[in-house]
Amino acid sequence: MSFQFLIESAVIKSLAELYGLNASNKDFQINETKTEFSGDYTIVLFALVKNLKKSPEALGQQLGEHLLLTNEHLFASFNVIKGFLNLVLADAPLLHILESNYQNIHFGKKPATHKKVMVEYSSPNTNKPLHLGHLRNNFLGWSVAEILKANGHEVIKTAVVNDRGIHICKSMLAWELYANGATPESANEKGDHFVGDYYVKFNDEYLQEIATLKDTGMAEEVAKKEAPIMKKTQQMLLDWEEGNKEVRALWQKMNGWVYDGFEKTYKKIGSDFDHTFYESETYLLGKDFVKEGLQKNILYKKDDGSVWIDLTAEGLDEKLVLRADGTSVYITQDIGLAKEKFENYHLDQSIYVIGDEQLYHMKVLKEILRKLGLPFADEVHHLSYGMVELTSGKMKSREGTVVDADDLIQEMETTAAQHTMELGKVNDFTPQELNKLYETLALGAMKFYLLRVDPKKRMVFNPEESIDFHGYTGPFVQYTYARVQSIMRKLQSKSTFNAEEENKPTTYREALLPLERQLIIYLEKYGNIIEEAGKEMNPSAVANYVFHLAKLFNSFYAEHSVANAETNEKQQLRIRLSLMSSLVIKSGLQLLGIGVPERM
RNA sequence: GGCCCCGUAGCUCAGUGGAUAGAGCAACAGCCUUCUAAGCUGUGGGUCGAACGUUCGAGUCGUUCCGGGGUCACCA
Repeated sequence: MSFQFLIESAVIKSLAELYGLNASNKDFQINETKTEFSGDYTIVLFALVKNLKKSPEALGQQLGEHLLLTNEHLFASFNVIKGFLNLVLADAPLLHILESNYQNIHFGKKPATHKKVMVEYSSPNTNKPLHLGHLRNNFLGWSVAEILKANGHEVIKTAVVNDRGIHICKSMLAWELYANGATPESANEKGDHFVGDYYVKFNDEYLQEIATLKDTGMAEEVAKKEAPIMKKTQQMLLDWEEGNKEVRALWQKMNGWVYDGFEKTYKKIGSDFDHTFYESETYLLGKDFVKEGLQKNILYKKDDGSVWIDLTAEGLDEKLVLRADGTSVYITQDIGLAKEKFENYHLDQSIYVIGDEQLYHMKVLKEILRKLGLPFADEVHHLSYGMVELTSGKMKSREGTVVDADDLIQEMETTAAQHTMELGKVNDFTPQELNKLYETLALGAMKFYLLRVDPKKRMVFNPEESIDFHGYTGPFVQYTYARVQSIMRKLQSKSTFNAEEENKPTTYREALLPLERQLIIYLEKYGNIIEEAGKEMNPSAVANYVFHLAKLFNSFYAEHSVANAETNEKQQLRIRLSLMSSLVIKSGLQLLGIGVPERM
C-alpha cells in the first residue's frame, strides 16, 4: 500500500464526505511537492474546482482540514498555495515503512501474477563478433526480463540465433579460400572474432572483384551480381539448403567457433537464456500459414508464383511472404516462430527486443498474424530501441568504427583498475578480489551508461563519458552501496556496538530530520518505480531512481553521522536508514544487471 | 516522395497537462585531525527547433513549417 495510494484513497473519501462527490483517482492529481514548498505530497486542485464551484483556496483549506482530521495517523499538517494543497506526512507512517522493511530483500517487488512472458533479445548473427549495439540490446533485454519478474510475471528469456543464410556463407567461403585450414586455436583468437575476420576478408575480395569487372566496362549493378566470389557464395547457400555434407560440416565447424566466442562474452556480461532458437531449425516454419492464408484469400499469388499480402488498407505496403521458388523469406519464419513460441510455452505475451530499424517489419508481422486470425497477434510486442551512435556519427564496419564489445569491456576494466589504484583504498585485496572488483565496476559503468537513457531513443556513445566513474554513473551508485557497508563494518568493530540490541524494534520519540524524512519517502517509492518500469518496459526509470536515491543518501551521509549520532535513538534510526538505502540500491542495480562491491 | 521516430543548458540526458523547466559532464568557488572526497555544498549557464491553436494552465495535446534520423528489399 503505497503512500500515493493511501493519499489517493483518503482524498476520495474526504471528497465524498465533504461534498458528496463520487471522485476517482483520475479526477485529481497527486504530485511530489516541489522542494521550494513545504510538504511531501501535493494535491492539484484545479480540476476539482469546476465541479465543486469553489475557489481553489477554499477547497484546499476545507479538504486539508478534513484530511487531517480523518487521517491523523497519516498527515501531520498541510498548507495551501494557490491551487495546490501541500500535505506533510506524519513521522509514524514513515517510521513504520522503515521499521518493517529495512531488511526486506523483496521490498518493492510484486506478488506473482501468473502471467507468462517471453523476452527475446540478443539475437546475433554468427558471422561477426558482438559490438556496442548488441550490448545495448543485451543489457536492455536482460534488464526488462528482470523488471518483469519483479512485477510478478513469469519470464522466459530467449535468443534467436541467425545461423544461416547468405551472410553466413560469406565467411564460410572466405575461410575455405584463404584460411589454409587455420583455426581459432592456431590463430590464437576468440572464435567469433576469428570468423568475423573472414567475413571482412570476403567483403574486401568482393569489392576488388567488382572493381576489376567495372574496369572491363561492366555496369556496377551487373558486376555486383557477376562477381565470381558472390556466385560461389550463392552456390554454397544452395548446397547448404540441399544438405550438402561438406558444406554442412564446414558450417557446423565455423558456427561452433562463433558459439564458443559468444559464450565467453555472454558469460562476461551476464546474459543468459532459458532457450535458444536457431534459425536453421525454424526457417521452414511458417510455410503452412502461407497455404492457409491462400485458402482464406488473405494472401495472393502473383503470376511468377510468389506469394504476397496486401497491407495497403492498413497504411502499409504489399509484402512478399514466399519467394517464387517456394523458399522462405525472413517474415515467413517469423510467422511460424511467433506461433511456435506461444504454443510451446503457453505465453500471455511475447516481447521482441529489436532495434527500431525494424519497426516496419514488426508492424507487418503483427498485421499478418492478425489477418491470419491468430489469437495471440495482439500480444506480440516489439520493444524497439534506438541505434547507438558515436560522437563521430554512425558505426560503420567498412570504416572500422564499430566498437567491439570484448574490446570495450577490456578497456573499461583497465580504466577501473587505474582509478582503483590511484585511490588506493583496497591495497589489501588479493589479485582475484581486485579482478572481480574491476569487472564489477567496468560492467556497472557500461550497463548504467547504456541503460540510463530511454530505450526508444537513439543514443550517442561518448567514450570519455562512458568511462567516467563520477556523477550519473554506475560506479557512483555502487560507491554509495560500498559506503554503507563500510559504516556497518566500522560499527561492528566497535565494542559498544551490539548486534542483538541493534535488531530490537525501537520506539522513536525524536522528530525525523529533513534528510531522514526525504530518504524514507524516496525509498517508499521504489515499488511504484518497479511498476512503472515494468509497464513501460523501461530500465532507465530504475537507473534514474537508483541514482537519485544514491545522491540523496550521500547528502544525508555528509550531513548526519551514523557512528557518532547525537543520541542512541538517532543511531538506531540511521543504521536502519543506511541499511534500507543500500538494500534498495542493491535491488535496483540488480534489476539493471549490475552487481555491488562490498568495498571499492 | 509515403509512413514512423526525434529536436530541452556548451555536451549527454531527465521531465504522469500544473507552482520559478531539472540532473550529470565541462567551467568557477568552497568542504577531508569525525562513518570511504569514486563524495558533499554553492555559482554561472535555457526564446524547451518555429508559428498558430486547444485549455483556467502547454516542454508535455493538435495542426503546419524547419532541421535530423529510420523505413518503404525475393537483406537480415
